[in-house]
Amino acid sequence: MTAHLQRGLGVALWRQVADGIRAGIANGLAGEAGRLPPEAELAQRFGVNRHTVRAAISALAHEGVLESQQGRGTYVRRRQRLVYPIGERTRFSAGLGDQARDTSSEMVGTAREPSTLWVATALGIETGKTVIRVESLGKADGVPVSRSTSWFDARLFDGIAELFSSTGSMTAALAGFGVRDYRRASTSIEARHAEEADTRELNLAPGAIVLVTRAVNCDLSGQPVQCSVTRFAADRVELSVEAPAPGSSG
Amino acid sequence: MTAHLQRGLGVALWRQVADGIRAGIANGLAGEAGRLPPEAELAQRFGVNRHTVRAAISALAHEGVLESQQGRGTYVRRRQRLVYPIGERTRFSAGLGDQARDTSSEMVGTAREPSTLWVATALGIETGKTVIRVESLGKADGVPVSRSTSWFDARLFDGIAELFSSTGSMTAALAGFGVRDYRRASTSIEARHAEEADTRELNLAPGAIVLVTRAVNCDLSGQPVQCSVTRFAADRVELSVEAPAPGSSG
DNA sequence: ATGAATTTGTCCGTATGTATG
DNA sequence: CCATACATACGGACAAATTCA
Repeated sequence: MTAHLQRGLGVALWRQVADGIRAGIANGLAGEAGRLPPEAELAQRFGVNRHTVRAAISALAHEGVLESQQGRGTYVRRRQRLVYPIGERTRFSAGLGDQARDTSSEMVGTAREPSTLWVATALGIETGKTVIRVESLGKADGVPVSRSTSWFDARLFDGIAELFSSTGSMTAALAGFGVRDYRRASTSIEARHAEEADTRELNLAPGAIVLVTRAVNCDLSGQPVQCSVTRFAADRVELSVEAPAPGSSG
Repeated sequence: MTAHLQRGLGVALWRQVADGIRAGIANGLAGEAGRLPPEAELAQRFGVNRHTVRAAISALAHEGVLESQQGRGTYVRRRQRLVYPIGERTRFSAGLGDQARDTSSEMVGTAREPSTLWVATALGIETGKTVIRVESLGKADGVPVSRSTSWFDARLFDGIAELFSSTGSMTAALAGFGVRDYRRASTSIEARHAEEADTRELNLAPGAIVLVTRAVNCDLSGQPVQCSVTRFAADRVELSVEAPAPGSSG
């Protein structure tokens, strides 16, 4: 479990240790009590000086992950990665509902624009036809975990941005347009380093990892109603692909 | 487009620039010819010294993303990611079959060991019962793309390692034990920075990203037959979740 | 073919950040 | 707190390879 740290690859040791502690917490490093091992033990475990561990803990405390108290120890404020399901019936709040006290999905912007090749293909319309773009931010317990960009056919969903903004729910917004249920048709997943926009919008450190999903959602008749690109903070969530019950089509 | 870089975050400027260049390439920074702007221009664009840009380019060249030639310029080595399907009927070679000339899956080790909590839970046996662990390496056109660790109930699949080793196919190996077909029951996906083992086994550069999937495969009756942890080189593959035809269970 | 312009490669020195003990 | 060693970042100057008028 002792991560192999290296000097000279552009990431300071204290930040590698910080990432290691964050990952370790998900694997029970802090135990049931949520209490981190003493700095000296962490220093030995990571093979670095205690000063370096202190710098790492200081950074994590500043991020809100840890909380140090003189004489008592260092305690974890957020436990483990959230598990985000990407099965065919994905709903943001429903999926995270039992893992966080407070989940929210708020709109942070919208626009009408001509569709790009990918969006048009996904929605089954001609390239360049007007689509509605909706930008939203998903939070769990106040911490940003996902940043989505969704597109809708402007001819069919005029006003959906306002509806989503007022309800804070994509399911409710789609229901307002007669879409009673929808399913995820396909999802592609890739991982990359955080760009400047990611560090700003998801509150990430440079060099952090972002999981990117590209999805198409269809109504019950199989007609595409929405496509989206979502960026997740990889250190805060893991994705879970839920399979349907055995015996269905392949 | 000018990313605003910051000092003192524990991430070296040259690494932030490297991430910026990598992101920029995806947005057409290198143009049609795949040629990067001159170092001096990049330096001005990122607001850093040319030496810092050179350090970033050097790192990307070491990763295999870029290639510099004195007097000529710096060029992008265009390699598009392989799409790896993780639907319910995933097969390594079948999934990649049309994207690479030559795909192979070779066994690189095996052992009998007591099952850990996760493996036992996944396979539906008691913790500590003996399981067979099979280590394998997946390649496409000679380049390693995935590194899997699989576990089987030793009571049911004694000798499967030898069968997999000789056939090079997990499907064939399972068929030898009467498993005519199998389906993926669940998959969790997370992303993290490459550890030392990853850089060695998948031939990655330090700081690269690894996609980790944890999966359970069941036979047609729903009985678990195999569980596995697979590490993918995130810069060589993207995962694709294939949905079944609409109308199945949810 | 020659020379100028362009672009990458290498050297110097110096200041600051990081890591150890 | 201190001292020491190494990594990072900057600035300038020049060499080497390529391109093109």
